[in-house]
Amino acid sequence: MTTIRDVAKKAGVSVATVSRFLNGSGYVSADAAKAVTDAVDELKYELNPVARSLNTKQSHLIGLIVPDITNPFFPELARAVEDVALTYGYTVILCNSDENPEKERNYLETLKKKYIAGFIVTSNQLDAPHYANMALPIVALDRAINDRIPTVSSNNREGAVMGTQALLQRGCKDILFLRGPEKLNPANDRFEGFMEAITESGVNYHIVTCPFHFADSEKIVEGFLKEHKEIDGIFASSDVSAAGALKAAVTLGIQVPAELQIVGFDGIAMGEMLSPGLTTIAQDVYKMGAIATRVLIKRIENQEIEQHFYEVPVQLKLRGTTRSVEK
Amino acid sequence: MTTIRDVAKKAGVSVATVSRFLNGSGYVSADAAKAVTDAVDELKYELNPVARSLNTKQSHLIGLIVPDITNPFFPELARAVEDVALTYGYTVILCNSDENPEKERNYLETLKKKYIAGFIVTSNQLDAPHYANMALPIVALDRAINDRIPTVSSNNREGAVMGTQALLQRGCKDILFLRGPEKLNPANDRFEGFMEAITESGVNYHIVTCPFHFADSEKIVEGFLKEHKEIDGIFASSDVSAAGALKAAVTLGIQVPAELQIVGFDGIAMGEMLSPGLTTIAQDVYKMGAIATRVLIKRIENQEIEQHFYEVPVQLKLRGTTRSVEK
DNA sequence: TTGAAAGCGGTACCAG
DNA sequence: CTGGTACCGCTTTCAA
Repeated sequence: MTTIRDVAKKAGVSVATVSRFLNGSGYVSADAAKAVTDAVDELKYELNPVARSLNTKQSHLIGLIVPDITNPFFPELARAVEDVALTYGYTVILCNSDENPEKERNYLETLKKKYIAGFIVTSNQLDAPHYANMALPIVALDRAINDRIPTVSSNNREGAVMGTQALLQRGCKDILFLRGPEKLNPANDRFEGFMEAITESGVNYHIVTCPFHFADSEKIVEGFLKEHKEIDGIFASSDVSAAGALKAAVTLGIQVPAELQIVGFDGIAMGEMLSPGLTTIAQDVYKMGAIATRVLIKRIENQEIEQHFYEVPVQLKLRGTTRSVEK
Repeated sequence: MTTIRDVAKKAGVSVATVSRFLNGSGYVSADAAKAVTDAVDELKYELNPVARSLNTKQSHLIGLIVPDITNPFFPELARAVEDVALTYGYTVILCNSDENPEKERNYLETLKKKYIAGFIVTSNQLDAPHYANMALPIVALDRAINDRIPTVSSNNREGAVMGTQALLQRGCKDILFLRGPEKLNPANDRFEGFMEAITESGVNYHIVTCPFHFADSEKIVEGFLKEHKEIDGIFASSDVSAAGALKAAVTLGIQVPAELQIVGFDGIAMGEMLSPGLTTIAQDVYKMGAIATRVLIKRIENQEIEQHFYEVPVQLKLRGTTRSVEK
């Protein structure tokens, strides 16, 4: 392994000069620069990031903390983070937290020791002390919140309004809203959006809380539909719940979208595989991840960030679980 | 930050002794040990992994190279790797290669500089020189092979036999096999398994190559079924393709499973969300990841590994796209 | 058993 | 502009 000393010797300058040149810090004469460049080339010298880390107490590592990569929302996020990170020369460490504060803290500690540069976090524990007291740059994703931590999320409220209106415009007169877990910010925003739109319309509605879990949602919806034959529209806070609702409808012999229309939320790939295809409010998860990563890297590199709160627009994706608009 | 020197001072011994004690290397008297332990406790000393890395040229980092974490097969794999790695005190770095040799090589190089301990790789480039010449421990996953790299994969051939027989036992007389990409080892093994079972049965069959991609598969199958109304069973090399086939059948008004039975391969979560639920040969992806990680860590820590090739059993999961067995 | 000291490969201060 | 050198925090050799 060739070291900076080898380069210095070959270039006929001191290691200090080589280091300065390599880092663009301090003055280096044109001659010296040339000599160093040549030496680096000839020796195929590559800087040792570990040695550098030890000095600078910095690394080009980014930690990505998600509840569970297995949850269909996160792979695309991870992909975006990794893509952007790579572009800027950063490497990403994947951490599954299971929303467990202990695990989260453990990761933060462990990685801090490795001089990790910053974290992108999806968690509900963001207000917990282990985040508040972190000296490192953090960007929060999706579920957020703390005035000193930049956040990027979808426009959940507006998306919910759009989804509700989609059902309304297509003639639904009795809508079931599948509300997500009360602890999740996005779920609450979606709930608000729904309430806003439905109240304004004066249309009849019901609200049932559903975890973002397929089989559970299926069971809950099946039970509910048996008791409420009048339901002609379901707006689910997640695609997984929507898929559960669709399956429940099929089981009960209810025609979708003729008798019952369904709209989901998320836009995960599975939606198009269902029959009929799932109409949904699609989030631009990739974009969220990309923005979060760029913001984080700016923070790491002490650049100004334009905003503190980024809201990524969502989009109505019409597929087979809804009819065409009534004229 | 408290360093090993602080501990040494407090314990009244030299840093060398502290280091030896902490690493369990070399001799340390009981007295010294006690003093060090106490000092560590009092000072809440924690070893600096970066400084250690610089010396040992080792880290507790594992690289996980996958084509694309967005592909439904990989999140669970990543989850398993991360879980097991955490258990042994390792941290995992996520790398999306897109099956691009350049990207792969780039990761290998970059991470080698960080003194990464080893890699778990899912790739078709495994025979490329950048792997062959790696001095680091590697474990290959799923698609494999090189006699010096341990491999863990599903029992694809046997799974394909099981899947085919499932169709046969349920009365299928004209089966369409959706073959996966020819470059993929698992796809080839599945193909072999199918051929073995179908040949033995003497039942009529067709083979069509399909990428592991939903929309493409749907289109291909739809076209094929239009021309071949006699098909009464489809065995797909992947669940995604099976989902495409199912959707094509629905579009064409073909009753599943009454007129056409379908079996997929993979066992991804999406399968149960379809209507009817997708019968499939489920791989134990989590187990594969867990085994691969344990094997890798053994290699890293210079322990003996029992085998060089691990085959994880698959399992037939009966759901709605197949009927009950005919008596 | 123990400790002094020489690294590991860079960074950065400070004098020249 | 440049170079000598202390130092980042830990490991390891070698002599005592």
